[in-house]
Amino acid sequence: MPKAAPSPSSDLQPASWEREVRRFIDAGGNTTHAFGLGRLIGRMFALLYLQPGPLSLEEIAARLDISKASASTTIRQLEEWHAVCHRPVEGDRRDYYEAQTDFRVIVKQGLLPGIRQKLGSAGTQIARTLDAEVSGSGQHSASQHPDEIKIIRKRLKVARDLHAKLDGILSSRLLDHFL
Amino acid sequence: MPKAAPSPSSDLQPASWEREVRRFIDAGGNTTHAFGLGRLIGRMFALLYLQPGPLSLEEIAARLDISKASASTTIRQLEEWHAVCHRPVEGDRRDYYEAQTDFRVIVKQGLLPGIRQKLGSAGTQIARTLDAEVSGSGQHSASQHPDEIKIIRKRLKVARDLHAKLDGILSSRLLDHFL
DNA sequence: GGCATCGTTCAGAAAAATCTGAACGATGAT
DNA sequence: ATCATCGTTCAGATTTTTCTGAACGATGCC
Repeated sequence: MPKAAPSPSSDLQPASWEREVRRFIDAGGNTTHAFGLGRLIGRMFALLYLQPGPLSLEEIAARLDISKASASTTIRQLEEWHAVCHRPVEGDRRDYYEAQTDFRVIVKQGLLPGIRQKLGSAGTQIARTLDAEVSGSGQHSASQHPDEIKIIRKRLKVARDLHAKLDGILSSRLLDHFL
Repeated sequence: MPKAAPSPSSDLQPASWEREVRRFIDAGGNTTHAFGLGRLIGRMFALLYLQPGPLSLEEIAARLDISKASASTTIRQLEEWHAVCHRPVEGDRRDYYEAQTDFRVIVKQGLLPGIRQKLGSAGTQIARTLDAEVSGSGQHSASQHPDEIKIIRKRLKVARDLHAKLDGILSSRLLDHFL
């Protein structure tokens, strides 16, 4: 193999396509980053999504210009999100990965559970605070009138109910309809 | 005023309530942070949400143990999200703020527009890449078969359609039903 | 077995996000 | 007009997050 270029596929037309792919990848990274998921996870998924066939870990790292270490940890995240499939290739010991192209799978098995988990701890704390509020009614500071205590309790209940409703929606199959 | 404690309200019962409020505040911060919104914004909203009356900027800073500068920038963010109301108090030049307790307002005017904006740039890039793909069909690297080009185009279209559908849902009043 | 290559882990480096103190303009009180 | 106080801004410091190179165990090949 006389090829030494970092790009695995030999391109006759350096063209704008490669540049566009790079843009696409970065846009993916910015998107996931905007939602608090880190930039690499989006960049990597974008790369795999535009890749018709599976890619090895090293190729991924080369394409994204990151270390093998980062590629390893990030691909694991993508697997947790069900956004990527591990695809064994015969006669090759290396790990090959392919993008999950059915977004319903990603949403239902990755996104929604992830969101639910994040909301979960919030809900736990709301319940806990509400409990402390109710059981220790006389424990508030002297400056707080009974009216104010009532307001607080009301608000906590509203928060609790909202959380419960949200969690219900996210865990039900209601959203399937829209995807 | 003989009081020197950092806590603005004189509490007769140091009690578990103050501690619980602190927990609540931190949980709020962790939640917003988990969704990529920074920790302070959640802490500050949590504080105001448990506060029956409006708080001045300086009180907020003191309660959260942050500088006035941070309080200023964060409250502005909360305002953009419509999560907080500026409430003028007579005979007091200072700015007082109150939590928006109607979550529907926050979701419709803060959350959803914010999400749409973030998705927007992603959608723009998808369209752009799809355009580059279609118009420059012959520009791909030599290693890519016509089949592969077809796959890529298909995927980009799927992504575009998904984005369009999502954006439609988010901009419609469809979600009102659930809140 | 011996060797080469793969993926993973982790301490430390590099980068990015966040926070702050000081300086400033604005506003109202005296 | 003078002064005190408020909110804002921004360069620099601090903290947090992210990334990497080196070391390692595992796995397949010879």
